[in-house]
Amino acid sequence: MNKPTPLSGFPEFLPSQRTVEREVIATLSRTFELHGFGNIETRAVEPMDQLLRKGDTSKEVYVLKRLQEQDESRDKGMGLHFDLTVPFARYVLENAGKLEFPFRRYQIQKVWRGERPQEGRFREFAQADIDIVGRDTLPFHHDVEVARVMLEALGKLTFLPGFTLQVNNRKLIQGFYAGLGAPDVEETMRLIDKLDKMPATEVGKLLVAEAGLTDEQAAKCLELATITATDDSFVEQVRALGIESELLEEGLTELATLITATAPLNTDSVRVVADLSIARGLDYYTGTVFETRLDGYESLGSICSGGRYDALASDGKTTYPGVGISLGVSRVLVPLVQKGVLDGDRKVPSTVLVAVADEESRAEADAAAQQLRAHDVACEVSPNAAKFGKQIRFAERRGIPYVLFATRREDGTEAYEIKDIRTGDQVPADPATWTPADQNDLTPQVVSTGSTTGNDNEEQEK
RNA sequence: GUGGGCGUAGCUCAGCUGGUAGAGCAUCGCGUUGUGGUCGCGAGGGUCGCGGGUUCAAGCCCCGUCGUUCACCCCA
Repeated sequence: MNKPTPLSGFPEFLPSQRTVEREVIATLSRTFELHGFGNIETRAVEPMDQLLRKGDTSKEVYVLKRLQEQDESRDKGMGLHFDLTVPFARYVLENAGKLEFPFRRYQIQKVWRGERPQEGRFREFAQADIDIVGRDTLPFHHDVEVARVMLEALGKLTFLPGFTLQVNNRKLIQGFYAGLGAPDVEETMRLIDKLDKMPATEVGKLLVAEAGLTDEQAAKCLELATITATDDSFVEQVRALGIESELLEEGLTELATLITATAPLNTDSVRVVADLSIARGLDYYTGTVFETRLDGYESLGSICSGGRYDALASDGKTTYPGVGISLGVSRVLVPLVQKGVLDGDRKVPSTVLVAVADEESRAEADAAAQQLRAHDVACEVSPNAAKFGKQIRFAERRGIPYVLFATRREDGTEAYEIKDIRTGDQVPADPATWTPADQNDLTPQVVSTGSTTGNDNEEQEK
C-alpha cells in the first residue's frame, strides 16, 4: 500500500501534542462546571432541513448518504452539524419538558464544514460552547455571565498568548443605522463587518453603492465603527454623533453594563474591550455580540465568538431565548501546535521506565511496575533487556523522566534504585511507595516553546 | 466554487542553460563487553507525487492529473 497522503482540513495530533488539547479541554470543562454548566453531547448528524433553516444556503454542509441507497426521495436527508448551536436548539426543543430553565450547558465536540482549508480554518474541528437558554425570557445579566465564564476559562490557559474579547451590541448598531435613516440595516451591518479585511474607504464606497446610504450616512457609520473603549466612555462618544433611537439607547445601556461588569476581570493576558466595529455578519444575533483575538495571531480571525439570540429555538408556542459563546479549540491549538510553539513534554504517559536486567528477571520488573501503578504512578516495563545505556536512551526518547533499576545487595536481597535521567541523580527507592518529588512529573505537561508573540507582523502592515 | 505558489530521503531543503540523486538533522552500528546525553568513524534509507509527451538523454522542458498551500468567499 502506498503511503497515504494527509487530508487537508482534517488535522490530527501526535500523542504528545494531544496532551495540549486534553489539557485545554480539561481546563475549560472544569471552569464551566465551576459555574454550574452541565455537559451534553449531541449526535453528529441533524436532518438537513434543521441545518439549512434560516435560509442559510451558503453553509457548506457535509451530507450523509448510504452507499446502497436506492430511493433517494424517501430519505429527507441528513448532514453533519457545522456548529453546536443548531443541534443545541433542536435538543432544547426535543427535551424542553425535562430540562430546568434557565438551562445552562457546555458542549465540546467536533463539527464539520465543507470549506477550503486554510491556517486556522478546517473541515473538521473542535469547538467548546457554553450557552444559557431561558423559557420565554432570559435576563440580560446572563449575557454578562457567559462573558465572565469564558474570560475566566481563557485566563486559566496560561500557556497560550493573551486574548482580547471584543464586545458590541446589535441593538446599538442597528438602532444607530435605523436612527440615521439607513434603508437597509442588515446590509449595512454586513458591510461594516468587513472592516477588519478591507480599508474603511472601500467599505464606505460599498455602503453607498450596496446599502444605499448617502456619503454623510456612510461616514457616520464608519465613525461609529472606530469607537473602542475599555470602560463605558464609549457611550458619550456615540451620543456625540447625534443619532437618537430607542433601540440605540437600549444597546448603549446593555453594552455599558457588560463592559463595566467584566472590567474587573481584565488581566495582563485577558482583556475586554467595547469595539463598535464588531457586527458578526448576517446571523441570528439580536443583542450582545462577541469576538476574540489571540495576541500575535490576529490573522486567525476570531477564535471565540458568540452572542445573544432572542429566538434560539421556538416550537410555535414557546420561544427560548439564549446567549452563548464558542471557543474554536482547533482554531487556536492546531496552528500553535503545528508551529511547535506548544507541545506535551513526553510522547508517552509513563513517569517511570522499569529497566529489565535480563529476561529471567522480567517477572520482578513487572511486579515492581504493578507496585508503582497501585499508587497511581504511570509506568512501563522496558521492552527488552538491552544494555542499561540503551534502556535509559529508550526512556529519554520518550520523555520518561525516571528509570527504575533492580539492584542486588551484598546479602543477596533485592533492592531498587531510581534515576532521574534529567539530572542523573540516582537514589534508593521502594516501588511500593515512591512518588516523584515534583507532582507535575506524574502526568505529561504542556510546554510552551518558542515565542508566544506569533509571526503575524508582516501581514499586519496593510 | 474562482485565481496564484509548491510537490526530491523520516524531517527541512539544495540540485546551474537537460548529462549517472545530494546536504543538514533524525535513525541504526562501532569506538565504549550492562548507566544515556558529548565526540569520532561508519551504515541504511529515493518508483524525484502520478500518467503521458519532446529528446541520444528529463528531477529539470511541454500537456494532463492528483495532492498540498496561499488569497477571495465565509467563518471557530
